[in-house]
Amino acid sequence: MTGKFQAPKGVSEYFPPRSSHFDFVLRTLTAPALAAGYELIELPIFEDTELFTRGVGESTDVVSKEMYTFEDRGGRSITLRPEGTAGVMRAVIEHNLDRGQLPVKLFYRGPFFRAERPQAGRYRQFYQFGIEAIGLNDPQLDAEVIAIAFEGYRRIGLKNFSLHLTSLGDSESRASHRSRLMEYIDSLDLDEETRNRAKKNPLRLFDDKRPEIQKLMAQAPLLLDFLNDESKNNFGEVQDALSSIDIPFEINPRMVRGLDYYTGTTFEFVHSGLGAQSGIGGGGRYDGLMSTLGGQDLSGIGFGLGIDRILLAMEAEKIELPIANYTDLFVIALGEPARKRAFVMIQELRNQGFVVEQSYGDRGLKGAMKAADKSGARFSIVLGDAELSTGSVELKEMATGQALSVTLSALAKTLAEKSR
RNA sequence: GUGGGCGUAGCUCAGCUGGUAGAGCACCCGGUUGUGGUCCGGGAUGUCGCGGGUUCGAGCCCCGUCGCUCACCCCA
Repeated sequence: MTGKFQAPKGVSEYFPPRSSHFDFVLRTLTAPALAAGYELIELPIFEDTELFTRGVGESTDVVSKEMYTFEDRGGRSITLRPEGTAGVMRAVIEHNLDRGQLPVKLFYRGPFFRAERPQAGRYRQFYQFGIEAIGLNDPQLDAEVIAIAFEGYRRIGLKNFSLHLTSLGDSESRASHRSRLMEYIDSLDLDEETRNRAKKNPLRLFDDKRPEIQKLMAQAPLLLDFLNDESKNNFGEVQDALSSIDIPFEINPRMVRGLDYYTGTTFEFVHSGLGAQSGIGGGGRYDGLMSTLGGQDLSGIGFGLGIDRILLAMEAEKIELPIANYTDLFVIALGEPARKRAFVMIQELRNQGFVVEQSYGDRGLKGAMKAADKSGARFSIVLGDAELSTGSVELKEMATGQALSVTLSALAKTLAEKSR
């Protein structure tokens, strides 16, 4: 094995047959977004480093220790994007996409990068599908965004997942809670590292997996209890909207999101069949992000769904794809004259929209038939000297073994009739 | 960054207290000079991750190293 190149550590990559699942997931997630009027935005993989330090937040782990940052030839600091929202905001501001009717509704997909130690469901290059709805603060929009993710998972066939929901409230609510929470945390007997973590973002302690910390935090004041009337009403309306379209959720006041820009409604989809990394998607509202990045003071809401983890979840639930890759016809040509004739015929059939495969080289009829079988083709034909001289072939239905004599000129027409 | 597990055929793995490497699947050929799936017969493939040590002898023991993997922190 030495001397062979290997993919860099911790990257996810997809090749057949799994790559068709990857493609299926992406297509399936896109459909509900399109149905709700979201449009594609395709953005660069790398951005100005400062976009993330300012947008995502310097205190987050993502920015402080997980970014792929390098200097380009002009001496600029460049970072491979660790998440999608900041880049979308940059593009919206830069190209004045928020000048027209609001909200601006966009979706994106592609690779993201974080320099972490890889483990099950966590990669250094991973894939996300995300949407953003910018410029409108309406509980119904929050519910719409969540519904799009939910419907995507549903269409993929996932069942063993749940939606965790909470609200971080507005800045007034957060401020009043934060001082009480800090007071509480100060009274605890904590090691220095944990205390430092709490200083950066006290909410983090709610998420700590160590049982002793869980115990200490059991009595901690919850942000949900500190929401002012406006935030409370807003969150109530989000819940009502979700209930009205039968989307089940559980309120989880201890849920913590990793990025600093979240405000108001936040949510996370968790799958039960994965390892330690069980989140298959999450998102929330962000009030201050746009203005932080130099744009208008607009609110937005969005999500990011982890394609890699969705694939793992599919495998955990043993979900089969509806259709793999369908082949109409497999052509076996014997002898040089037949091969030349077949080559032309195959191109014509493909250009007419049929999925046509063929056997290559001369591997013998038996081997060629085996290849036909494995291709999953519905029909096969053998084209040799005899067929060339009579101008007709046996169109064989692979599943039944039954064959039908068809003239070469009528082949396309017959295939079309059969595949109806 | 910290800790556990594992590196043997294309894949999944077996390999006894150290004795010179195997199975299943996949692949190729044949049984059937031009018709697949089932069945039967045959075949190819390994620097046993890499380097060193112990030994008459190492896939197995020891040391180092690289890689993979799972978990912590954190997250998709």
